[in-house]
Amino acid sequence: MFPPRWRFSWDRCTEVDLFTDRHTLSQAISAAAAEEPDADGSVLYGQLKGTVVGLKYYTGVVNKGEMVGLVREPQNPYDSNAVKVTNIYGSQVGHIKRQLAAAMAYVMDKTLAKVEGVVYSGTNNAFSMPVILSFWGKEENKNAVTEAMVRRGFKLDTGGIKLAGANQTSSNSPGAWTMASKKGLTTRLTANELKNAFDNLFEGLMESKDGEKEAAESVSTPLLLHQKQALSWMCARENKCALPPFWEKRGELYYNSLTCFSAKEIPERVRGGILADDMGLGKTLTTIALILTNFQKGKPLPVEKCEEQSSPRKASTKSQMVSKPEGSSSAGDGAGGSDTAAGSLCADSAKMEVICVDTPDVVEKADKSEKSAGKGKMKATKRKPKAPVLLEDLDFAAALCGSSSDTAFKKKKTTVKAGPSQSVESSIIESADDLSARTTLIICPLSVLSNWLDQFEQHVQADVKLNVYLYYGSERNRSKKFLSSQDVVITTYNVLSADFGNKSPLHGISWLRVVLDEGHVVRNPNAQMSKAVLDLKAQRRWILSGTPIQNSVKDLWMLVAFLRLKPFDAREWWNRVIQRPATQGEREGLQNLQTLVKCITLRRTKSSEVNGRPLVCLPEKTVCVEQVELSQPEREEYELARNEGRNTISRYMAEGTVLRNYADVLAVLMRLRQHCCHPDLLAKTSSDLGVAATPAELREHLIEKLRLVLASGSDEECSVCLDSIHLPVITHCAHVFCRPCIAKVISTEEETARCPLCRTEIKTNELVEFPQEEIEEENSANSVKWRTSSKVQALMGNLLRLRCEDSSIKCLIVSQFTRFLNVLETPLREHGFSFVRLDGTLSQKKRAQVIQEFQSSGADSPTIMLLSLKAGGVGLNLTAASHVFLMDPAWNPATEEQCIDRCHRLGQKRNVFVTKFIVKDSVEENMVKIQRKKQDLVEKAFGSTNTNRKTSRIDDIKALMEL
DNA sequence: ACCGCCGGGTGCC
DNA sequence: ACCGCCGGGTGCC
Repeated sequence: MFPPRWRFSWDRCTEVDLFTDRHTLSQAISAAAAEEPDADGSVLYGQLKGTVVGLKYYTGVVNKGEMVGLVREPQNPYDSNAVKVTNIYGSQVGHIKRQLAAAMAYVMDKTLAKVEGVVYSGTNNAFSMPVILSFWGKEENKNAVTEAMVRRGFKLDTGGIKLAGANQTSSNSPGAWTMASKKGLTTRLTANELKNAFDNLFEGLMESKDGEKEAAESVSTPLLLHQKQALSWMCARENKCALPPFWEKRGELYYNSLTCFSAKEIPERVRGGILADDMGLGKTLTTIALILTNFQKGKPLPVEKCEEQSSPRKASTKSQMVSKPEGSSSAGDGAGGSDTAAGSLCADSAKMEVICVDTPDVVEKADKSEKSAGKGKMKATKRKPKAPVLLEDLDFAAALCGSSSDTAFKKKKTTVKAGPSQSVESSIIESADDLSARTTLIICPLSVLSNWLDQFEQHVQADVKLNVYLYYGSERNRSKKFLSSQDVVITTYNVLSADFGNKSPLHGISWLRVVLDEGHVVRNPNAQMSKAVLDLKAQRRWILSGTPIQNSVKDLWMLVAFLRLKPFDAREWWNRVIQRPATQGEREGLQNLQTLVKCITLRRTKSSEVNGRPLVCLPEKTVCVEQVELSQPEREEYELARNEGRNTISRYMAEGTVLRNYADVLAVLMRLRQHCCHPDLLAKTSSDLGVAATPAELREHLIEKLRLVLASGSDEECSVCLDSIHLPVITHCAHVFCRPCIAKVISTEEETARCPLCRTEIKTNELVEFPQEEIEEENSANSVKWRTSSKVQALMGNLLRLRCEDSSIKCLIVSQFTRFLNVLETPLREHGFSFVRLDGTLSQKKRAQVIQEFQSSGADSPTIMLLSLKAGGVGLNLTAASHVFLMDPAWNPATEEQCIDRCHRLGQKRNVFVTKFIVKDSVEENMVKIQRKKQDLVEKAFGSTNTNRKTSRIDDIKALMEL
């Protein structure tokens, strides 16, 4: 039944596919898959004055000018056409009068229109009140809706409704807007202004946030000025009872100036926000400082100190954290069983005894298990029996109860004194916060896991024992008691969403704080991951992100929803009040968006200044392009492939089926790009993807396509989990997913499962995976006889020259093709370079090891890192390198920038040199041109229609293939 | 609801 | 009186 809509979505997905990075793809999918029609493109069909009846039966109240929700109530026993009227918090106000409800039910049930209501008068009436209804929807449904309403005796007014007694209405309401625009009071922004406004949304947010706060003494790294400011801001956001944006106190009531909603209770304050500092400004350090500095009631996190420094903390933490999964079952269970959530001690001093008695038991068990893991001296062995533990707990209790507790060592006297006062205070506090929450949960992409572990080691005083648990790996300890007794639990988005719905311990805990690192990765609200993230229980929530808005306002909703910014965490209110007005260029909407963002975000860029001085002084960065000429035989091969590809694509052009055959177009371009790097990158078998006649042939073709995708090792991500693909499988419609992901999709979709990308029907037994033998066979084939290529020569020339100039220089060699990295290993070895390699296939453990090895300054440390573009995307700290060689251009220049920023960031001491290799007269050159053109295009095409963006894609392909 | 609607009581002026 | 009119009971969907 969907064809028109799904065809449209398919086009949209695939066209994005090629020319922007994968984040955009997933976004396109999310837009296409979203159940409710996109609010952005809605037009106002007209308005109608209706009546809300039955007020006396419900408790929900509304104010003059307040927006109300209209909810179909098909199960109503009196009228299946019933339409319920609710206020912003979802309390029912009444019903729409019967006849009108019947008409509305028709258009609402057919999703021909979305109806929104605003109440301007009669809010104190006892029985009924008027409501202004606005009908919104897609342009193409306008007539159908208007006619359907007229048939039932309701005429949609398109000129704006005269509202008796509504002279000072809120101007954000659709009705008022219509009136205002008629009078010419509101002018819409031009596409360009709008674009600028979005770009600047996160700029200049430093306003009145310039207090400073010193970190707790358990933080060993001195904070830079801007980090102290961030810490101060974050503490304030966690502790202060400031009203959320748009809320104000009016007499006894709390009033939201945007929706005109008011409530007796104080709206749930948003404790947390978005730290959107540029990469490299130390978001991780600031967050660690926050964890240690701002525990309950603004006191530092009480931590145990180790007196003897006999064992290097590094080793102990490392083993504690990383080895946990292996030896954890016994240690974890033991700890889980006895380590009562520490915070509950405060309210109950009898319980405090329990932990004192129990703790040695923990020590014993943990001790045993860790010894058995053979990791030498462990955290638990250092844990002194009884007395220090008692001290810790007393101190902890003291911290909870607000007595001064600046050091981890406290005299018993102090804590005893805290005893009596605590019972009084706790009874007051308890209602507000769950003081037993101790743990901060950090969720991050796999690629930055090790960075977090490193940073905890690096920035926490060596003698402070911080319980950091890495919730990762199949042996992870799923005990809720154990987890909630930690100071910090770190996990990945994938683990979180894998656990979700599967009696996830992470969702059963009330966290003190949840931190989403690289928070912009969660943006598709329909993805399992997003649901998993939204479902977490926490007192305080933070989003860390270098790029909070990547493409549109739409992304912001996820962030707002995570922060529970009432009432915008409900999609309807977000769409009505923020997203639609903003995307349609209403100044008011944009202003509101700006205000909203401003209230919850701290963002500084590398170029921001504090007190007239730049935040950070980064060494200079020089980027140059080195043109590579192909050798005669390479050129001949290239031209051959190009002509072949041109024929294929011209045929599609002529047929007008380019976008339908995108997989093949992609394949052609991929092959050409591979030619530019090295001939061995090309898949070996049949290069012609003709029409498959037999099932065997089809399978062969699919494997071939899969091979292409995998060989790129680059920008492929699974559009279900939005992470890199594990256990890749290809569908008959030639889309690649993780096997577990697509299997889940197939099993959840009732009746017939459809491909998330193109909505073709898919079946489990039709999924094709890459034959295992072939992977091995190819690997061995590659190493048999090695040959060079022009690009390899160009790189080696540079490397050899550099080594002569200064043998301490370290380089990143970046390619999108992991196979190219394979190829490069041979000449590097030949010339005696010491190198490491980092790509998506590396396990977490190995990854951390590789980075540490590369970053170390030892004389025999590796000087070169082979880095796959994708793996180098976010979070990594590779400041040991000062030279970056980008072996092949990426579709999205931002990806390249991100990669360069791995080394051009805080902590870089040398000037950074970036060399981009581009093959002359090739698809690569055209890609660079398009990269540049795309920048302009984005500006011009902002707000343009899908159709002309599609045309520009086709134009791009023409340009790439020089057609 | 200071309405509309229903249905019973009532019936010249 | 198979009506009109009056006034009480009543009331979302």
